[in-house]
Amino acid sequence: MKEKSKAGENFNLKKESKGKRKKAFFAKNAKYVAKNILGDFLVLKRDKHILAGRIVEVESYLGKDDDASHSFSGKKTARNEILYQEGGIIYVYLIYGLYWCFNIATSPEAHPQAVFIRALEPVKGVEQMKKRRGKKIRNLTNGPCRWTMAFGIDKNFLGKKIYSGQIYILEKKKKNFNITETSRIGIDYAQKSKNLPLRYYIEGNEFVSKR
DNA sequence: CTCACGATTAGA
DNA sequence: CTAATCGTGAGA
Repeated sequence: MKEKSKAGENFNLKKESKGKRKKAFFAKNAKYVAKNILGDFLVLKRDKHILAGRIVEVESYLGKDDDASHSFSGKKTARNEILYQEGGIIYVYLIYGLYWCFNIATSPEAHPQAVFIRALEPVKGVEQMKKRRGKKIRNLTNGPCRWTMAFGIDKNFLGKKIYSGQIYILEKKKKNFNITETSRIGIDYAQKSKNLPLRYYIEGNEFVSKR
């Protein structure tokens, strides 16, 4: 099924969604949360503007048994300790000294799993996103650190709740798409888990990140 | 204290 | 293909 782009302003978020994802949803395991937020809308309110994107590509990180995870083998540091808190807490970190990666901690407390949001399809606030990135729509949000740039995500979001008034996820009513599963990107150092099918994306969607 | 390096991107 | 750029974390 070929996905039609909804990028632009002719989009009614409330009409398209069932409502906010609540705290309890994020207490599920990372695979479940990752698959189920595909097609949902990530909404951010800032400076009286609403930015929103449809979640089209995600990865799950499974914690203690996953050598690609920051919390592999129970490793706990100042940076990642937030993963050990209850599900629904936002985990952002700086990569290559340049970009911010955005994750949502999932699972009950002490179970340090996470969902990594890799790409969005812009649906609201496109002009604001362009202001931040100065690119054509096609390249605004089609990568893990591209969409965080477009949305202005940085360390200020570390530890915030994903079911808050400022940033939240709206559940998509009808999920009429196929999900493709592949191995995760950029984790070849993880000998044990690099080939696990923990990356999920909406089949045919043009905003899925490129290799 | 030192220092290697990364769940990436943009550009040649 | 490589440079960019810096907080983090492991080790001395």
